[in-house]
Amino acid sequence: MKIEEEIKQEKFRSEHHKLMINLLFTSSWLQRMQMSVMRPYDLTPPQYNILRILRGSKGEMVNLGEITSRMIDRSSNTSRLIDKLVIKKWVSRKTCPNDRRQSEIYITQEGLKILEQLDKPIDSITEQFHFLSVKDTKEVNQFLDQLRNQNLNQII
Amino acid sequence: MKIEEEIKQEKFRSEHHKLMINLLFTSSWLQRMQMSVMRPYDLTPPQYNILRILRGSKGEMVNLGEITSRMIDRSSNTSRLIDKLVIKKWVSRKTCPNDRRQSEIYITQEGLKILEQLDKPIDSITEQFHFLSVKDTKEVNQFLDQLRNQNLNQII
DNA sequence: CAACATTAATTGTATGTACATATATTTGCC
DNA sequence: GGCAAATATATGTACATACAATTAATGTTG
Repeated sequence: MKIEEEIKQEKFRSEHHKLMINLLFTSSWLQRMQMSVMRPYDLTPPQYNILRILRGSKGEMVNLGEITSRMIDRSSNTSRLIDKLVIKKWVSRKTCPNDRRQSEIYITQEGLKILEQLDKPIDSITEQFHFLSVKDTKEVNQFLDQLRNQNLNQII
Repeated sequence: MKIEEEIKQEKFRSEHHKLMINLLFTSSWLQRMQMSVMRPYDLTPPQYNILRILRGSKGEMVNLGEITSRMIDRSSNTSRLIDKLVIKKWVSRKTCPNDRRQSEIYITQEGLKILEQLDKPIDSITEQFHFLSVKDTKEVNQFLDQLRNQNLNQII
């Protein structure tokens, strides 16, 4: 369904306004897809995001601030998310000996196993994007990057 | 900043995967922009969404299910959102006399006033999209619509 | 018309975000 | 060394979503 039909709105103030709504709507739809895949594994998208960041760090310790700065959702409350992952024993938290303010986090073997199980289902979501050519995909990526940088010129 | 820099990840599994992350990241960024505009008016994006739907209905009564089906975020808990708007006296709720299960909702004069005040700041967010030509905007809209419809072929 | 299914909305509980504040530790400067 | 500023994380509270269960009213069907 086109966005007009999805939210039952025939007219928009402009094509650009429609795009803004469409972005928000589609993102919300994507998140629901992810959730439906993760739910059986007792995992949520932000928790999954943290596990992916830790796996990407190849077993290295990563401090909490570093994780936050790499999250898809910048306003995630990483501290409390880590709490939940620690309870499930998928990550472990240690105070950094060099700087006791920091806590260093790493993914456990169990955490890695959960991630492995999720790789395929998550990939199948990404496959939904494959109808778009690589060239066009790059263009949309570029558009999104540019959009976020418009900000610098207008607000500041 | 490019998405690679934003989340400090140089490599992605594919250009398509990068686009998925970019969509989610940019949408989250957009929502924070909206929030910063709405906050001084004691309004949140989903509450604003409801007010816009009601204004679009030109003073007509709209029942709760109808509002939910038009929301940008489909999983909004409209019932509780309306509660908050009623407390602020920006909308009013009545039981539908023909079908007492339904509740009919309409926007008040005060609600309309708040919306008017927000029109300009919200428009200024939309203006960030203006660097993109109308032709390209249409193409991205089409891409998003297509993306959501891939679903029908793959999952079902 | 009475029993059962369906529908519309509300409510309960867990999870997560938004923003401000608090706590603990380290750093910089005199 | 001692004290203020800066930094890293944690916590309090309000708001919102996710999913299930409940309540109340209406439809349906034997």
